[in-house]
Amino acid sequence: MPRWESDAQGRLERAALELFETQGFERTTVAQIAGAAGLTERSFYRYFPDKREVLFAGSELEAHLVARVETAAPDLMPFEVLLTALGTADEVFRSREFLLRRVKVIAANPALAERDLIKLADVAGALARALERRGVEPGEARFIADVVIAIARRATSRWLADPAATLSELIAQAAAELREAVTP
Amino acid sequence: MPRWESDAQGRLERAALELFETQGFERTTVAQIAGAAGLTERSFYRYFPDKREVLFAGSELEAHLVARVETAAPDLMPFEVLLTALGTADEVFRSREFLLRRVKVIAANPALAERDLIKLADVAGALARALERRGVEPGEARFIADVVIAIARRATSRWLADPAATLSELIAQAAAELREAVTP
DNA sequence: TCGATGACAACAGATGCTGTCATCACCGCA
DNA sequence: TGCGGTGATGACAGCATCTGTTGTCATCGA
Repeated sequence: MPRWESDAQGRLERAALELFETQGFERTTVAQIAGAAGLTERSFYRYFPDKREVLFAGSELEAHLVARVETAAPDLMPFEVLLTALGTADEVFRSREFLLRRVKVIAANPALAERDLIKLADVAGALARALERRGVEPGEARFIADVVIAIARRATSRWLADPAATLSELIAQAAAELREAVTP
Repeated sequence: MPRWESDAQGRLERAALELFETQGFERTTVAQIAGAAGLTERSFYRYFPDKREVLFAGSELEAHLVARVETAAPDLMPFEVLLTALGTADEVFRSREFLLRRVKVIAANPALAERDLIKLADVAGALARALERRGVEPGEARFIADVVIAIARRATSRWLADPAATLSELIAQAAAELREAVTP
């Protein structure tokens, strides 16, 4: 394989997204992805632990959010800490076009939707541990993190459909919606 | 299979739980489960679409909750509807001993944890659709359902650790905790 | 009694994923 | 210029999951 080509991982990710879009996830084999990227099937598994992960490896969202939590003002309430961290999440997103293609592919396949869910749950777990380091009790930390992830889903869903709004606006809007809903 | 024997599906479920406990999920093959239940590997797949599902097939939780939502008083707020439905969820749970064994097996394996998450997400989706039938806008319905599922996780986690408390008490407690957390 | 139905076994095959070893390009260094 | 080390890759073998298909047997209803 020529060395002047860009890195193998990026080629695999692009080839996989392309193939998943045209053929569907299940109908494309790992050998096809690897072949389109100029590698062998075995080499694919050197870059990604399994076939699904090729769509999820690039994100640095978790590290970004955790860093924001760790540098948040000490007197902030846990919920507010996560909310303000979330408001800056668009800093690590790739282009909206890429996100939309990815979302469509994921939504079209149950196995990928599963992986997406567990990735979000991983983020929730990391956020919960970050809260624990601020002194929040573990059970409550996980609870608040789960709720904030729900807010994130609500906000990003609107964000993908409405390019005009900023993510932090939509986060605040979802939080207000939640307060409204839970108030008797 | 003789009629006086218990059904094949139940035998497969029990054999699988047993084997997963002693050998771990990955190290037990479908052929082993089927063999322990007196069936062939091929027959296993007539009862369950895949190996993981043998641990998740029995639950009628979703149908129970949806039924509760559909018979709820029309003037209740969406959040309250789901909360009161959740409070009756213990009516469809099996024995605590069975639940604990199951939880341990699931927690010990990432693939099973994934499936557990997606099952909860399925419940959230069903609850959201039930809310839509009451006139709630789809995006908000899903949002509220996700939040209520977070409440459910918080409550059941406490419930498994504390046999004394009732589930509906713990649900109300988690809801109060949420109101407290989101109030500025 | 006969035909339909359903449960099951048996077999073949595609695919995901892993372990192992050989190979080759490149690197620093003498 | 040549040498050895290192890391990436290819080649190959193998196991397990899951699917499609077919044949057999028991059961059930007309």
